[in-house]
Amino acid sequence: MRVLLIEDEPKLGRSIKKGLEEHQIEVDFAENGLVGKRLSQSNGYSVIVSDIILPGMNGIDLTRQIRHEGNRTPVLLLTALGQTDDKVAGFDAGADDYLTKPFEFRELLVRIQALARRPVDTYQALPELRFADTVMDLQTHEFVRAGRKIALTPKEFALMEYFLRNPLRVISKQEISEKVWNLDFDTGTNVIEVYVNFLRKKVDKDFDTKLIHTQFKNGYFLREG
Amino acid sequence: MRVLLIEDEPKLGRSIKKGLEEHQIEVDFAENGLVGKRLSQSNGYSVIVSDIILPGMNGIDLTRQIRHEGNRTPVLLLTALGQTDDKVAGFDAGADDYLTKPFEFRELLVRIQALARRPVDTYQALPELRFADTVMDLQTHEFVRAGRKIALTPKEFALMEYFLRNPLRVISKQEISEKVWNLDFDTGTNVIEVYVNFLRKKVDKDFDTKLIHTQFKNGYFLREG
DNA sequence: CATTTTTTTAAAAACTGCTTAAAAAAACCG
DNA sequence: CGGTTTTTTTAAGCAGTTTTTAAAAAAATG
Repeated sequence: MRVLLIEDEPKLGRSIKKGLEEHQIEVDFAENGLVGKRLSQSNGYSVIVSDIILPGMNGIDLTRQIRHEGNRTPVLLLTALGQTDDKVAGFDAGADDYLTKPFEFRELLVRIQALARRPVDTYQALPELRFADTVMDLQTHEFVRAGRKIALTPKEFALMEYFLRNPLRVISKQEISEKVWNLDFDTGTNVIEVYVNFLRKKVDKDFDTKLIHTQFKNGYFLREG
Repeated sequence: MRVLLIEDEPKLGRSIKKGLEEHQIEVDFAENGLVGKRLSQSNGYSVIVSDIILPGMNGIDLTRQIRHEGNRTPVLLLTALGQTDDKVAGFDAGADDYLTKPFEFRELLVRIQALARRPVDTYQALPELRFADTVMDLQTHEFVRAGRKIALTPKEFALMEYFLRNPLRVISKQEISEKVWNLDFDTGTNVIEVYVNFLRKKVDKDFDTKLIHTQFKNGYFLREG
């Protein structure tokens, strides 16, 4: 099991991380909200544990944003004593559980395990992905940028979906080849370049801020501007 | 017994789900009205329990819509204290019972079991399906668009009925093959295309706004225009 | 500036869905 | 029953779209 821990107090963070690792739980540890958010997008975590009060971005906004991106990973928020408003706001934002500081480590462990056990509720998943001013409806296969509907062919849609599911991360052609085309070997083709070009024409060409960027030698990544 | 639970407050929802499951009741849990409605169409539930205040679509509209689609599954609505208007509106829409929050879990359980025990025939199912300017009478097998009666053969009727029971959703040929033709394997035929063509000639050809749309590679869906 | 990598363009190939026509099966009816 | 009509299924060709290939042009790197 992998857990993302976002906690700005180094001492508490390290101690939680150590405790979890003793129970065979892999832990990625971020000390501020922005880094935490980026990590949450890329890697497959079973649970995200986040303090509410954080530099960069607080735990509630973080929860709201990752939910907005279609990420349904269970979120457990750590709140200071008696912050009932925070609790409510946290649940509103899409958090799944909370724990009031100070807490016993045993209780945190039990709650994390409970959240991880929860079946990934495929129904509850928001059937859309968002990034910048784009919305992708996974149900109707509609794709919209800045209110304008853009028709994508199935392959274009699949590629764009992969980008949207991995924003702000450099994605190698190798990876696209495997994940979008299901090719396990190099066919010495340039389909990917061609399709990135197709997407750029449809998604970026008529707009000022480009979303699809190239990192020479390494791959492509999604970013605003 | 299977119950569909639609509740946007995660904590309450989870606790109800847990409680019911301890009594050997299977629970599908949706956190918003739209997802709940979609689930209500597909799966065979004994009872639907829905909060009234929901994101996406409120419990009363949800009840009205599923009744409109001919679904007569008993519906129990959860209302906040003293919302008498809601109660009335809920019953009007076709709900079968309500429960005022806060409530004891034991009472909810008893009411669900009571609804599930009720013989199906006591609910007066609306014997028609409607979409846009069409009405399908399931009793007489009449189909009308814009006041004009359209004669459909049995298979055409069955296919159109399936479309009407799943509006605004993309339906794959695979699914049609299973649900309308009862084929569990691919017979490598094009009957479905042929029948969609039949329907289009009868249902869409003489009208400006088309109802039956194709989504390349994915299937068909019903939508106005 | 030479080399490598990426982008662009164009055209071929493959595929999907639509249409039409005819055959097969089922329902109807005197 | 036997013939007729209606409904359902099969088959084949076509039209349009999508995907892939290939090669030239452009851009980036050191």
